[in-house]
Amino acid sequence: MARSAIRTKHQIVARVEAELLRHLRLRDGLSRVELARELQLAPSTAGIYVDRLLRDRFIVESHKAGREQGRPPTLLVPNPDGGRFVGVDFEARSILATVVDFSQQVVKQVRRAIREGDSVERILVRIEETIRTAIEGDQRPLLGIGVGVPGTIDPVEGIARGYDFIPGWKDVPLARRLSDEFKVPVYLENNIRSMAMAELWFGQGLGLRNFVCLGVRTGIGAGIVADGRLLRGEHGCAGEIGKWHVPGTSRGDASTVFRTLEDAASLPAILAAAESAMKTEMDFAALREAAAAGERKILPVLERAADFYGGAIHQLQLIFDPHRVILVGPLAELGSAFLDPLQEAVRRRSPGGHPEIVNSTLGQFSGAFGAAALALHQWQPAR
Amino acid sequence: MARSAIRTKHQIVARVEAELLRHLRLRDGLSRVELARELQLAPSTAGIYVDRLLRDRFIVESHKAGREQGRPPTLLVPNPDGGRFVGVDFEARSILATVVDFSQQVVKQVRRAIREGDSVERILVRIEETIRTAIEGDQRPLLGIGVGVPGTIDPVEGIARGYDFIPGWKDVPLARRLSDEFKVPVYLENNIRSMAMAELWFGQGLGLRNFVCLGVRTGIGAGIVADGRLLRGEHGCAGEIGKWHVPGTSRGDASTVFRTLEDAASLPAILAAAESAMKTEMDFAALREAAAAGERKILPVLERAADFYGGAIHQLQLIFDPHRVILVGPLAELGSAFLDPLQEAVRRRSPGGHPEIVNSTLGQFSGAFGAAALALHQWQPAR
DNA sequence: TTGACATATTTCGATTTCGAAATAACTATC
DNA sequence: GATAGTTATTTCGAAATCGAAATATGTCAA
Repeated sequence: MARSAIRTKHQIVARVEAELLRHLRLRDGLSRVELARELQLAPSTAGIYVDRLLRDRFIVESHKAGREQGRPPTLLVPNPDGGRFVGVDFEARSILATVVDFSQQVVKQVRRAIREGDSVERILVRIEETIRTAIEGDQRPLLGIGVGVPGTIDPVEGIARGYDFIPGWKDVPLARRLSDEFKVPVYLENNIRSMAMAELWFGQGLGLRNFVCLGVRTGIGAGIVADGRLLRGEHGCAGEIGKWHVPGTSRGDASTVFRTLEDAASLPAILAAAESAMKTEMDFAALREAAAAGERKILPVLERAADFYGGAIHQLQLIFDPHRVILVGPLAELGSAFLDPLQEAVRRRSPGGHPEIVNSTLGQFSGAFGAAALALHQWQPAR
Repeated sequence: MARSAIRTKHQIVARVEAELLRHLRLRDGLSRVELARELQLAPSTAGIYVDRLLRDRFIVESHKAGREQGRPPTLLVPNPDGGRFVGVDFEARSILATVVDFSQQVVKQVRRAIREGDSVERILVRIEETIRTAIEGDQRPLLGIGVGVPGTIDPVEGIARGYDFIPGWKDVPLARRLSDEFKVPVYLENNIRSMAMAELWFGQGLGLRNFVCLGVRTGIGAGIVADGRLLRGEHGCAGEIGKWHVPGTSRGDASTVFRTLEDAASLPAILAAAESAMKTEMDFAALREAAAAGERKILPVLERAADFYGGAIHQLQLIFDPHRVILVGPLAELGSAFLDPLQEAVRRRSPGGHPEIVNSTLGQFSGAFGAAALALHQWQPAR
């Protein structure tokens, strides 16, 4: 999200139009008067904007909403045929893509695997294939692409700076590559942060001004929304709590090497612990089944992991004072099997009360959805 | 800082006037054209605002600045006789107040002690006395009061919610009490955050968009500026890192009670450690002298404390990705005696690089100054 | 001294936005 | 059905802001 320097009147108009569309999508239809209230405009001014967007067919009038009293408002919604956006979310093992129409309805979802050992170039080709598959067979114009990228990024230059779990992934000019290929604007965001955006706009963060998204997959990261804004940090590295040090024995020389949260409790670490507890090979599906079945030997594994996250959440609570903590990623799919011990671990540390802790309900495509929404919300009508 | 819903044209004009004054104070004089650039206005519009403020004598034209080429700009500065603001900063042991004039120059500084055991009412009276002493003997009108309050606050209601180190300090309606007494608007802010504001506007945070102020006195807190904005949190409790758990033995039952950063390394804890190392009574002045003299037995005490803060800064770095960490409070007055081991402790944890760590240079009154600036910047000309 | 440049500021008609009042569209009640 | 009450939307003159051009005020070099 570039720190846009609003300058000319035309740019201001375009920015207000984009904001207006954003609010329509967020609230699933608003009247002119409601728009005026939300955008801090006079009703007459909102009317002018609406008329212009209606004329250009970016929005359409929907049904009239019922009211107890008074003239019923005419609800306005984005025109689904205005165009499409693609959101992509990938990390070390998989690529997820989703297509949404101009009114933010999901049109299609696609998934591809990344094999261990795939080269950076190979991964880039796979991403391009995934996008092509996602957009084929629909005539509506493609207007933008959003990508949730693992690791650190430079959102202004559109470069993926680095990610530990893909060998050779460093300074990849991802935005330029995709915009050259598909001829549309491409926006990058860290993938934990794009999940946080999805939560902010459609999920458990709806209407909240302060929450933390705790994301666990191959790596561990936090997407932080403070005062309604997503934190990025000076170099786009905010939220890298996977590298937080945790108590416990370290790998290697004890005097200088610290054990990190990712060492202790990332998804691979939990699966490894589960394997040694169950004495059999475990993938995530097996872990989920074992947890759902209430398998005895799995519970201590989850409790031990939950304790690490409990410490992290306690610290996040003190530093940010969030209203809510949202768990996203596979662990959220374990339901109360993981959430209960997690809440217990936080409670043990915070006798004076703690933020709500909830599982995300958006599912695996939340990062892709957030990335698509990012592109959507950045988009402006040409003027 | 109330989340102001800008509504009427009059309010917008007043808000722009306040912003204009803020920029003049921040930059110590700007021309009409520079103001237009900074406030995203057309030069002609900036001229209209300037003319109005000149007419009302809130600003005055200063000398013409030199230029290599072109017509030299006429610099504008706030009129020092526009009025005065008081900033107060207090915690468990002392009250500091500073008076600044309309151009943000410090006019007077006052300090009072709080005795251990003073009641809440007694402390409030002492604060009122301090303000009265600060403002006496100056005819210019008092326009506002800012207060840096220890612990948690409700900035909207103007109530101090609670602070561990003053017995009985809970839900104190401080803003109303002072505004009834002095008949001016009163703004509250947590005192670590008012120090962070002082750093942001006048100190080591000038021009930075992401930094953390690490404040150590009786308690320990962090003032966090992310994306140029001060974080407050959902309940105004952001930055309470003094309650972060640190490794080490705990007080009481080891299974449920955790040791906190404040237990381990607040100023009283450091003084206690110094006393047992030096086998003599130590106050902060004695500690500073011992450190300045390079006293052998003191160094391990500082190193041990620095190690705790090193861990905290490492975590802050990962979660916020700040450009800089600013140490404020007494420990900053120890110079390199504390800063060196602190930097070493952070370096040991962050092989991949870490933010700059610097001592504040604003001195003991920085919290009071920040609070005064808060009131100043909130102030708007009546329309 | 004069003219070429450069930058600051003002002028002034055009555009945008506002604010208050008028009008529209609905429900409930007589 | 009329009518009152209520909220949505539009109308229209006033205020704010813009943008481009004109004007002001300095430096520098011939």
